[in-house]
Amino acid sequence: MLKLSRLTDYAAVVMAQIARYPEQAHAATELAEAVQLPHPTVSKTLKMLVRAGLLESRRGSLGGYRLARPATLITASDIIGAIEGPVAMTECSHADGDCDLVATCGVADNWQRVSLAIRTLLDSVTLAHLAQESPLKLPVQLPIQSVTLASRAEI
Amino acid sequence: MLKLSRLTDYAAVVMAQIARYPEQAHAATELAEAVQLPHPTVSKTLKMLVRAGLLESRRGSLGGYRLARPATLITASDIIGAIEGPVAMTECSHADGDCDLVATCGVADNWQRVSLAIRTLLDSVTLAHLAQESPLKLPVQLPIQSVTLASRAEI
DNA sequence: TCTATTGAGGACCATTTTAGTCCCCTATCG
DNA sequence: CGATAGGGGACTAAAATGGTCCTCAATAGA
Ligand code: SF4
Ligand code: SF4
Repeated sequence: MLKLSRLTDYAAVVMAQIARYPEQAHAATELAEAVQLPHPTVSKTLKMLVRAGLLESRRGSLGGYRLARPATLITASDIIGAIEGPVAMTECSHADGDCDLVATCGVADNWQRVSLAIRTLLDSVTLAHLAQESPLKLPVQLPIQSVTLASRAEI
Repeated sequence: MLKLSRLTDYAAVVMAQIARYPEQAHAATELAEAVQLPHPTVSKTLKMLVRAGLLESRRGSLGGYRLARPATLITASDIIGAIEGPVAMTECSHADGDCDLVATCGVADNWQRVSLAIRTLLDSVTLAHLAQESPLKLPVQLPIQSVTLASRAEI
């Protein structure tokens, strides 16, 4: 399905929630309630987001979480990367990807391009976009510039 | 990581292999050898691809697999869909998606759009593209048309 | 200073998904 | 007929995922 993990989804939801009131600090408990998710789980994702540098935290009373930078500078890639690691469709399309087949499978190169395209797409979607309530605005619109295949006939 | 399952990757590799010699039938054993993967595994993915209507099979001696339609008409989405089900980033972005949070999480709508964008992107990549040996051709190029945010300042 | 609050870190377990194997049946060709 | 393919599906092992919990550290304010 090429699906986000559930935690990643939670992360996005929580980030969006914070993004809607960027000024104030949000306690984990408060967020968990707002989003209707169990507190420990929310807490876990928050910690991950902090470690990835997307959130800043403050302990103690009056503490909580807030965005590390403006919502317009946080991308979907960032959020996904924070939870599941850098976006990459295949083993071979990220840094320490080591697939035995690189030599024989003729598709590595092209998958990497597709992967890159998706990454770019996700880079262009910011938290501000995601958090936006107003639904009907077609945030991301293709067309993707189509490909010119040299020898389509031959294949 | 937003990664393809390994089987999906295999499927792509195998499909590409077939696509390079579309005329002849390919036995599972032959393919397994060409791709350097265990036979049972390859066989499994082949069966899935048949069930999804991307390959046609013929039993008996001289049997084997061949493409059900030209490589230019088989998309990456098709292949992914055949193995892991339809492309959808979040629970809510495919048909029988039932997520309890739809009401409270303010991001469902926007994720669905992103999901759609990716699906469209993958629809535009054909097996012919993937199978192509020649590497350096930037098969898919963004730009994606960027978004106009109504009230960026306010967020 | 003391205490209540709130996050950090990490161990831990249950469940699900994924990957891979195997066996037995059916179709086709010669 | 018999040799060569694929079809279906059960089954297992291993890994990823989701979720919980407990203890420690920082901060604010009485
Ligand atoms: S594309 Fe080829 S090399 Fe890259 S991961 Fe898949 S099989 Fe390995
Ligand atoms: S986006 Fe909102 S509704 Fe869609 S799956 Fe994630 S949480 Fe559920």
